[in-house]
Amino acid sequence: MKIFNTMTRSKEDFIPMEPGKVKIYACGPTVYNFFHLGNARPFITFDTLRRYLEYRGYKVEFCQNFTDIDDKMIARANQEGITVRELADRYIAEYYVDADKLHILRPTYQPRATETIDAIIDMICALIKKGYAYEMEDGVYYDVGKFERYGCLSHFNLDELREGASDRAVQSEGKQNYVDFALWKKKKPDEPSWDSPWGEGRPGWHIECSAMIKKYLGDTIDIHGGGQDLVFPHHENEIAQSEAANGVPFVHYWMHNGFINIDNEKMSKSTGNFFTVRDIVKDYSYDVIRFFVLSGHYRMPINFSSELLLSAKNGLERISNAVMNVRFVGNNPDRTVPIEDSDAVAVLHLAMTDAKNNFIASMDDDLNTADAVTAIFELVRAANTACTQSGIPSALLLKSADVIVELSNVLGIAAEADMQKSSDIPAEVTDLVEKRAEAKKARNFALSDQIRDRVAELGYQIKDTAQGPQVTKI
RNA sequence: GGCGCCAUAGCCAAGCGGUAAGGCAGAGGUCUGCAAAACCUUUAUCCCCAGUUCAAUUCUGGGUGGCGCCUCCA
Repeated sequence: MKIFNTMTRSKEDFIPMEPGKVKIYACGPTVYNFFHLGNARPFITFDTLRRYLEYRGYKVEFCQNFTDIDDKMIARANQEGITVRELADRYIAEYYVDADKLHILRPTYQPRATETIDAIIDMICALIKKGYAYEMEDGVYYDVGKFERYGCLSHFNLDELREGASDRAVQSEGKQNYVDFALWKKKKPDEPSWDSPWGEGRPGWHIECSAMIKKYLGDTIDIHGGGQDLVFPHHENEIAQSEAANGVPFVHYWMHNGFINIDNEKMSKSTGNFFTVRDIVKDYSYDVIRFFVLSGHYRMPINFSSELLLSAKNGLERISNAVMNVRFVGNNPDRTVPIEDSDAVAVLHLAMTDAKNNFIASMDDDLNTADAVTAIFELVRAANTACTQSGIPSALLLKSADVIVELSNVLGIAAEADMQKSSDIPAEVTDLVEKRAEAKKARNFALSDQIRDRVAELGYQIKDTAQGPQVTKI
């Protein structure tokens, strides 16, 4: 597999530290609100990476954090008149509501910042001891000037940063460098705090990820992911912290996803132009959202609009229709005498192996989900075509549906989400379907249409096929 | 000012040194009592100008347009 590494700005062959095992860390949400589509993109992207690596047989350790203490958390909690802890508990629960429905697998580890305080303090101590951090009146800061490689990820250098930023930020008094950042913030009135060698306080944002990675995955990991806006300063700072404290390389491959835009501009909380997943789901399913996100390459920006969501919805339906129809035909073999059509059989066989091979080749190429989806669509057409042909063994037909489902699952897309077993259909509906068949046979179409409307009222749809009526839940 | 990214049909979106996958939407057709689904057919001088090359949408340089990071941000 090839992965585009932000550090080197090139695609590299992925070689895990330990054969067959992969350690991944992805930055998670700050839990002060429902997450929006832009937040969802990395969750979906790196979950897909994880699913794919597992599909290829890797044992994956996946860690994603919850930032449950920071300025925004405190502000929001005050605003709502609840504790930061209560706020965090609420939105972590809400996170799982959305994440589970988006088929984001539960990470191997999903620690909270506030439950990692010990590890954070240990790391800050190590940094002070090694001379990378200094204490001031309001907190402990990282001395960026001491870390030679600072800027290696973002390709910024300190002088340029200062120059560009000079007009919009002020140099904090006493800081060694403009970009020095807080490792520990000393307590202000009415803020949650923890004991530390520097008195009561709370951790800075950047140190949280470094400490969690060390605690749960170790000093060096294979892959670290996040949104492109985290490259600087967050990930740059993580490198500075972890490599200074641990004395070994931190991350082998850095992956960063592009933004989701609205009218070509970044969706973001601070500017207020965003749609929460919870909102979108009023009109489109979670699967549609996931499919929409995966329909482009993860490093490219995606524009958000209801038109595009509708397009994704229709495309996804094409896949689920195919699975449904192929299974229906496979389970209800044509009454006509099967004619052996070795060409058709060979074509379907080939389509199945092609789909798998192309899917894997696409995903191997820096997680090209857009192309991977194409591989699925190509099998969808082949399977649909096979349904119209006679002489294809049912088992093979059903197998082609299985492959569609298998590949969709790797993307976390439920291609058979709305599939139901015939036993799930109420007897009332089954009876009506039979009555309608009789009416049709008697060419009493007025009655048959009436019955179909009635069935629709009960929430089921009838499709007439060569194999008889197909009933599905609407 | 520094560092980057993007520009492919009505919309979305891959790809690639040898004249362009796929999806959505549209049009026509097949099937069907109708409907739905499906199948077939159909839609691109790959932003502009130079250069390299036998050959460029694909590489290089220069434009033009759009976006991002440098401040919390996925």
